[in-house]
Amino acid sequence: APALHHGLRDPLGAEEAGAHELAASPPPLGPPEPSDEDAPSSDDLEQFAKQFKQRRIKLGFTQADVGLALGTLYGNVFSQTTICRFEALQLSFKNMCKLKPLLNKWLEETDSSTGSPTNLDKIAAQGRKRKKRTSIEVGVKGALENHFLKCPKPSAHEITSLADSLQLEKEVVRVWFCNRRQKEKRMTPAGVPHPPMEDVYAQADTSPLHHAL
Amino acid sequence: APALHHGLRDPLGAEEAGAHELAASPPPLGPPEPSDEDAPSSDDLEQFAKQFKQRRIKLGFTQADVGLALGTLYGNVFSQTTICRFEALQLSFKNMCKLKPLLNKWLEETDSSTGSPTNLDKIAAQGRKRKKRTSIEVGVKGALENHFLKCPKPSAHEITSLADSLQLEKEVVRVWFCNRRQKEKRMTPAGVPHPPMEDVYAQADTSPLHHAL
DNA sequence: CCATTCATTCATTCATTCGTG
DNA sequence: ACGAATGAATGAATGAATGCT
Repeated sequence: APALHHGLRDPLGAEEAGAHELAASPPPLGPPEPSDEDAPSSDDLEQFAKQFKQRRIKLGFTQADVGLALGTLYGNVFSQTTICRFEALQLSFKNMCKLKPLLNKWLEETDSSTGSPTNLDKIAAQGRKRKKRTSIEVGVKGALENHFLKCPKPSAHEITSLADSLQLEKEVVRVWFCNRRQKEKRMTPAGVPHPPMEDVYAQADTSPLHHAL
Repeated sequence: APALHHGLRDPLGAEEAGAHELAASPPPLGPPEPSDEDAPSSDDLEQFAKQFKQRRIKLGFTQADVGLALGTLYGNVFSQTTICRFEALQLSFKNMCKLKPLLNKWLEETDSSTGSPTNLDKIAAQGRKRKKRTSIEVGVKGALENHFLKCPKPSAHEITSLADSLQLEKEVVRVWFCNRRQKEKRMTPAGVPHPPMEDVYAQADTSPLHHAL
């Protein structure tokens, strides 16, 4: 097994961007920084993600399979969740850029080698006690969402009072806001539905007439 | 060897925080969200489903045929099961809305073109080992159902002890509860017998779900 | 063949870890 | 403390296998 460099969370893009506008930030296009790695555009990523999904399915792998395979191949395991997010563009731009090469490599490698059933080394689960996942009711969720729109970054004090009024733990509310903020920063922002994606399989559209509805 | 399963599951609906009230939630009508897609009402769906079934039968297709045809036409294959569910309104509201356009399109297309026998490309369903389907006895089923009424969302601990007392695998019990909960969320909820074929009298919405905390 | 049940895979939500200011 | 990366647990979509008419 190749020496897996531990640096998974490496500081990839050291670039700064003043505008925290919102998701889908385009690649640094100002100064032509000759990066050693490619710097894909948003469109590139979208393209790749789509294609990746297609091929993965054709090859007969699940998202979980891929995540595991990345582990055995390069030392970085990923969960089904992450692969799912990648395919759906639900990661930050930077994060997408980081994962793309890995997935691309897997794709090529797997594509060429016909059916090499990999082993699955099971990683010993760790043992920290995890807080039981709290379920937030729809009504309460709505209230939170509402508050978020007014103030996406409440102070500790505001959080406390909000938590109190909603009968939730303060910590839960705090984390909720964290997650909500992250959601806003993805390539595919919150609330915005995906464009009416065309089928991936469909090759030539044979039928002459459609476009109805 | 990996298995090749179903077609694609595209991230179609990135819906908004709509009230997941329970079966038969009406289309979003308040928010000024300019929906690019149509938003059918529950009645629309019911109407369409009924009509669809009739026409399908008249055209001489089985549910399985339709599911397959959707694959060759648009790239998304569906099983007989899904078509069956659609016709019986046994899907979530959201899911119904997603499938309707597809089925509608198929209907129109098939209706107009006189008999174009389509080919069927059979995808070799490979076998990832699937757990042998366990059969749950009626008595045991009753017990589970009973528990569900009291507590539709048991904790892991409760599941374990329940499984133990019923001589079932824990996993089986867990999945049973998952499925049972889903059943409750369909357009045609559990326990409600099939609505009489012809008449419709305004029925007050008997609140189906209530959490006791 | 259609309907229902057990089971799997994909999608989303709550939660944790880690680097950095 | 905070945001970014990431995942376990859970919900939603969907099917194979099995029952029924």
